[in-house]
Amino acid sequence: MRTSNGVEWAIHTLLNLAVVGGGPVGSGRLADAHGLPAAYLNKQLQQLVKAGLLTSTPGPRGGFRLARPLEAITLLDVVEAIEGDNRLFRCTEIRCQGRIGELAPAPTGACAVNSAMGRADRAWREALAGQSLAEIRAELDRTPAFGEIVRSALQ
Amino acid sequence: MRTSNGVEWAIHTLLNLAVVGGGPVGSGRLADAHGLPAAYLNKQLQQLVKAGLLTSTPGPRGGFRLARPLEAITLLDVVEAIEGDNRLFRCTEIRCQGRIGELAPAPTGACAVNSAMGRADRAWREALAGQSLAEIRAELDRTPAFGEIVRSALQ
DNA sequence: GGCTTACTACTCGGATACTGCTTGTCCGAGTTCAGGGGG
DNA sequence: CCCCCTGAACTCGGACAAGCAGTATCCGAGTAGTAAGCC
Repeated sequence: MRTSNGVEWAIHTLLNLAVVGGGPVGSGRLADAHGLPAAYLNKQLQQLVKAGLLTSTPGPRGGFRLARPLEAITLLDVVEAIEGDNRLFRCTEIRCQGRIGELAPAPTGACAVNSAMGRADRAWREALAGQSLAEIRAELDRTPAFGEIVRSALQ
Repeated sequence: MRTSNGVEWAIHTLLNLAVVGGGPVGSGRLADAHGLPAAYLNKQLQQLVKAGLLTSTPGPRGGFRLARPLEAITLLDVVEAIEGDNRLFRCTEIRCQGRIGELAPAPTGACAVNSAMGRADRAWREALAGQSLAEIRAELDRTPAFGEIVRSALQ
C-alpha cells in the first residue's frame, strides 16, 4: 500500500521541465537525468499528458513541455494523474453480506466505516492539493547552482 | 494504490467483537458474519494479535477477543497493524542518480519532494489517529437493533 | 540559384512480456472437553 | 462415588499456491529536418 514510483518520477520530471523552460524535451533525456528506464518513464508522462499537465509534440525536436506553470500544478494533480482518482480506502460493503447482511433489513445510509476512512482520505488529498510544485521548486532553488546543474544535465 | 481489503475486514470484525463482548469468538464465526473466507480473515487477525489489538486463545471455546476497549483503538492502529507502518510515499532518492546525481555535489539535506509528500502522509495518519473505533460504534448504534443483529449473527 | 521532393532520423503512443505483492488455501501444533475405566 | 487417563474435536498459527496490479520492454505511426534532384 504505497504510491507507485511513477509519482516520484513525475514530480521530479515536472520540476526539471520547469527549470529548463521553453522548448520540449524528449523522454530519453528526462530519463537519463535521473537514471530511469526511458520507455517506462515515457508511459508515465503519457498519463500526465492525458491529465492535461503536459503537452507532447512528436517528431525530431519534439518531446514534452509543461502545459501550465508550476504555480497551477499541485501534488494532488500529479498523484491523480498517475494513480487515478481512486480512494485510499475502498468499501466493499461487507456489512451487507454474510449472516449480518441477511439479518439486517436494508443498507440504510452510508457505511460508517467508509465515512470515517473517507475523512482521512480527504485530509490526505487536501494536504496534497495545498502544496504546489512551485513551492517545492522554491525550496530546491536554495541549493546553490541547482538550476545550472539541471540545465546542463538536460542539454 | 489502495489499502488492502484486510483493513475493512479488521475494522468490522473489531466492532463486532466489541458488540458481542465477553468470551472469545473463533475466526470461523467472525468470517461467516460477513461472508468472508475464514482462513484468510484468520491471517489478518493474527496481524492484529501481533499489534496488540487482540488476544487469541487456542483450542475449543477459543478464539479472539479485544485486548483493550474500543476507545483505545484508533483507525491508525488498525491500518498500521494490517499494512505495516510504511509510508504512502517512498522516496527512492532518484535525485542522486543519473546525470543530475553525477553533476550535483552531495545530497545535502532532505529531499524536498519527500518532505512535501511526508506532510500529506502525516495529515492522513493524524486524521486516522483522531478517530477511535468507539466513535464509529456510536454511529452504528443509531441503527435500530444493531447490537441485537450482530449478537445473533455471531451466536 | 531557388524550389520541390524523397529520405532519414528521431519523437511519441500503444501493444506486449515479466515481477512482486495481495489474495486465497491448506495442513500441523496445541488445548479443552467428554467419555470410559479404575480405585 | 470420585479420580485419572485416553481420545476426539476444535482452535490458532504458519507454510504453501493463485491472481492481479505494477513494472519493464519493444515496435509501429507520425513528423521535422536534410539532402538530392529538377526547373
